[in-house]
Amino acid sequence: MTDKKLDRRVQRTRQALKDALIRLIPEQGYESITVADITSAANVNRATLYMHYRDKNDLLLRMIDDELAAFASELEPPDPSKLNNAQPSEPLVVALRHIAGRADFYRVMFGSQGVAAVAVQVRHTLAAISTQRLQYLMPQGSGQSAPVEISAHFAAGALIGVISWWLENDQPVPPEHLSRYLMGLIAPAMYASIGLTLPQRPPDAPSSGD
Amino acid sequence: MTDKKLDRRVQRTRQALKDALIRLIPEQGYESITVADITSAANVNRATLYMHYRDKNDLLLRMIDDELAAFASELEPPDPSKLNNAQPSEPLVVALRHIAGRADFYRVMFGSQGVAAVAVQVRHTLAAISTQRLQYLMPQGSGQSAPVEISAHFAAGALIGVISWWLENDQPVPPEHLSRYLMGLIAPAMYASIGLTLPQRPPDAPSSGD
Amino acid sequence: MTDKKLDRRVQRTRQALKDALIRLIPEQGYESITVADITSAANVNRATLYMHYRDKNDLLLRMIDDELAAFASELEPPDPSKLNNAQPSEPLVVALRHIAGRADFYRVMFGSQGVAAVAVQVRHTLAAISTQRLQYLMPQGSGQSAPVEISAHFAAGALIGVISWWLENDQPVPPEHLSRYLMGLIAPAMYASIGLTLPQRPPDAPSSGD
Amino acid sequence: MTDKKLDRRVQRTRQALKDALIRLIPEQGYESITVADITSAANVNRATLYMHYRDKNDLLLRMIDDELAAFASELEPPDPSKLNNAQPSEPLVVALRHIAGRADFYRVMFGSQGVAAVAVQVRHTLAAISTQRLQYLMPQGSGQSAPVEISAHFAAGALIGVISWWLENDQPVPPEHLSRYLMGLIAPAMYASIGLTLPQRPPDAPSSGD
DNA sequence: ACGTAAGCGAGACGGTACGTCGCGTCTTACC
DNA sequence: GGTAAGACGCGACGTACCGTCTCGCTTACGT
Repeated sequence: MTDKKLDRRVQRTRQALKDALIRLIPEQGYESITVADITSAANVNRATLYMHYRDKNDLLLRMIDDELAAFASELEPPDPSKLNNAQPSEPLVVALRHIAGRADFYRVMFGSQGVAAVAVQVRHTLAAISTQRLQYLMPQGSGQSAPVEISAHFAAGALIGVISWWLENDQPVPPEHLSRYLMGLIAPAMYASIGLTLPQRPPDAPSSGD
Repeated sequence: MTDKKLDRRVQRTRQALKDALIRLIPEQGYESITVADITSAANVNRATLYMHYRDKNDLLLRMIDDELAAFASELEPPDPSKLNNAQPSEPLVVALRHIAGRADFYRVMFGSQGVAAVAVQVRHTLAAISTQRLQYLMPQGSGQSAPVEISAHFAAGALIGVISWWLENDQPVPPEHLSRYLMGLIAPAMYASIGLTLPQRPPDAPSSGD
Repeated sequence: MTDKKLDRRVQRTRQALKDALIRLIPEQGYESITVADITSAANVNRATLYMHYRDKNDLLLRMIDDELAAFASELEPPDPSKLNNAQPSEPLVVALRHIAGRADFYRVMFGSQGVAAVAVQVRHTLAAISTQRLQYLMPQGSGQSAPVEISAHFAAGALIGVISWWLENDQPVPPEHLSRYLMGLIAPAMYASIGLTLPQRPPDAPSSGD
Repeated sequence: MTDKKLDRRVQRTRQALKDALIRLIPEQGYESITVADITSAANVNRATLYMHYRDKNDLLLRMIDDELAAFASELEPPDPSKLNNAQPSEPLVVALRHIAGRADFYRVMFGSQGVAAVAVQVRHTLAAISTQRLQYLMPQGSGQSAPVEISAHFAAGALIGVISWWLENDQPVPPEHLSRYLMGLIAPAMYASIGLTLPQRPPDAPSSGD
C-alpha cells in the first residue's frame, strides 16, 4: 500500500534497511546503533539511507507506524458481548502473538534502552482504539469526554505495563493466558468506567480541607 | 543527605547543574540538550560536569532517583480500609500534586522527547509499591485470577498512562478529581485480581450528568 | 572540424555544454561549478556530459585547446622588420582584441579562481611561439646572453603578467595601446637576448600626451 | 612574530600541519590531497585542522603568505646603481636559492597541478615590489601611473615565467647564472620603462585603419 | 590566619558520528 | 542510439559533541 508503484530497487533498499534495524536493535540497543551500522548491515551505502529517511529515527518511527497500522486494521469492530463476558479478545491474542514473535525487538523498545517516542505512540494508538470501543459500548445519551479519555489511557497504559513486564521476564506465560489475565483486569475497570463514571460510592464525605 | 560534608563549592556546582538541567528540559527536550548547554546554563565549565557525573545521563538518573526515593518515603504503609472503600488514596493525591508542581518537567520526561529509562524506572518503582500493597491485602490462600506481578504492572502502567494523558493535556482536572477517577478504575481491577468481586451492577441510578 | 560528421543531436549537446561552461565561469568561478550546474544550464541530463567528456576538466581543457589552436593559426610567420621597428605587432593586437571580447571568461581563468593548468598551457604555447620567432631572428653563431628558452619563457610570462593585470583592472587601455607598451618592453629584452643593443636614449622627444 | 604568545601545543600542531602539507604536495599534487591525508601525515586528528584553518586552502594560502612576507622582508631597499649596471641582484639570488631548496614544492605549485591563487598572489607581490622599486628609480617629475604598473606586472610575470621553466626543467642552471640571465633581460626592459614610457621610436607612421 | 590542596575556568585535542555534496556508474523507460 | 530520470556506491567534506588532558588561577579547609 505504501510502496505501491515504486522502483523495485527502492523497495529492496527500504526493506533491507528496516530488516537491518530490527536485527540490530536486540543486539546493541537503539541509541548506540549508528547509521553506518544500519547501512553496512543492510549492505547499502550510508548516503542511501538519507535518500529514503531523514535519519535513523525517521526510519524507526516509520517502521512503528507500519506496525501500528497493521495492528489497528487487524482489529474487528468491537463486540460488546465479548468484553462483557470477559472472554479472551481474539485481537489481543493475535497482537500478543505478534509481539512474542519479535520479542527481542519489543523488549528493547519498551525497556530502558528503548525510545520514548515509540512507547508514547503505541500508547496513543491503543488509547485511540480504546476510546473508540468505549464510545461504541457506552450508553448513547452520556457525552462526558474526560472520563472516557481517562479510561482509554488507563487501559492503554495498563496494557503497555503488562506487556513490558511480560517481555522483560521472557514471556513466562503464553499469550492466551496473558490475554485472559488481562481481560480479567481490564474488563471490571472498563465496566465500571462505562456503567458509572464516578467511583461506585460517590464521596458523600467531601474531602475536608482541599 | 547525599551532599553532607562536601566542599561548599562542590555543593553549589552540583546544585547549579541539576537546576540547569531541569530548567532546560522543558525548553528543548532531553536528547537535544548537550553537556555544553547544561554547563553554560549552570555557569560552570564543561569539564566540571565530568568531575561530578559520568555524563549527562548520569546526572539525570541521579536526579530521578532522588525524586523516586522521596515519593516512596511519602507513601504510608497501605491501609486496606481505604482501598476497600475506594476513597481517594491520600498518597496518590500528594504525588499528583507534586507532579503538577513540576508539570513542565514531567510532561517532557513522559512525552515523545522523554527518556525511556525514566519511564521504565518509574514503572518499576510503582509496580514494586503495588506488589507490596497487594500482598498486604491479599487473602492468605487466595485463588487470585492473575499473578500479583501482572496486577502490579497493570496498575503501574495504568497510572503512568493516565498521568501522561493528564500532563499532555495540561492537567484538565485537579489532582483530587483525577485521583478519584483513578481509584474508581483501579479498585475494581485490583479487587478482581485478589479474587474478590465488587457488585457488578450499580444500584440502578443511571450515570446522571457526569 | 572536430565535430564534422557527427549526429546533429551530439553537436547540439556538446555546444550547449561548452556554452554553459563559458557562461557559468564568470558567474561563479571554475572550481565551484559542478557538473550538475553545467548540465542544468545546458538543459541536458547530468549523465549526458559523461557521454562526451571524461569530466568537467576534460570539457574545459578541450575548449582551451581549441582557443589556443585558433590563436596559433592566426599568427603569421614572424617578420623581423616589425620587431625591429617596434611597431605594434599585428597578431598581438588581434589576440588582445579576442581576449577583450571574452574578458569575463579570461579574467576568471587567469585570476585566483582560475585553473593553473590553463595558465601553464597558455604560457607554454606562448613560449613555443616565442622560441620559434627568436630562432628565426637570431644571428647564426650568435653569442646570445641567455638561452633561447629562458628568453622565450621570459616573454611568455611577461605577456601573461601584463594581460592578467589588464583584465583584472577592466582593460584600462585599449588593445592597441597595450600592444605598443608591451612591445616597448619586450623588444629591448629580446634584443639584449639575441646579442644586439638598442639605442639607449630616445632621440629627445619627451613622451607627449600618452 | 605571528605566533608569539600562543600555546605551545598550538604552535606544534600548526607547524606539523604546514610541514605535512609541504611534504605531501610533491608526492601527489595539491588537489588530490584530502584533509585526512594532511592530518594523518601530521599525526593530528582531522577535526583539529579546522580549529586553526578554515580548510586546506586556507592552510596553503597562509603558508604562502608567510613565505612571501619573508621574501619581501629579505629584500633590501633597491639601489639604482645595481639595477643600472645589470649586476646580479643579491635578493634575487637569495630567492632563487630558497626556491631551489623547496624545488619539489614550487614545481608543483607553479605547474599544471598547482593552485591559480598562489601564482596570482606571488605575481601581485612581485609586482608590488617592482612598482616600489621603479618608483624609487623613476625621474621625480613623471607621474604616469599606468605604464609603471604595466612594467611592474611585466617584470613579475616574466620572473614567474622563467622560474616556472627553471623548475619544470629541474634547474638546469645554478641560481647565480639564472639570476644573471634574468637581470640581463629585465634591466633593458625596465630601463626602457623608466627612461621612456613609449617605445623608443614613436610611431610616426600611424597604424592605418585602426 | 594562612598555606596548601582542591575545585575550577579556559581551551586544545583525539575521537566518533553526523548529514550533505558531488562524482561517476548504472538501470529503466521513452522517442 | 541518444537521452531523461534518478537510484546508487563511494569518498570527502565541515560540523557537532563527546570525554580527556594540561595549565594556571582562586578559594575554602584544616592546622
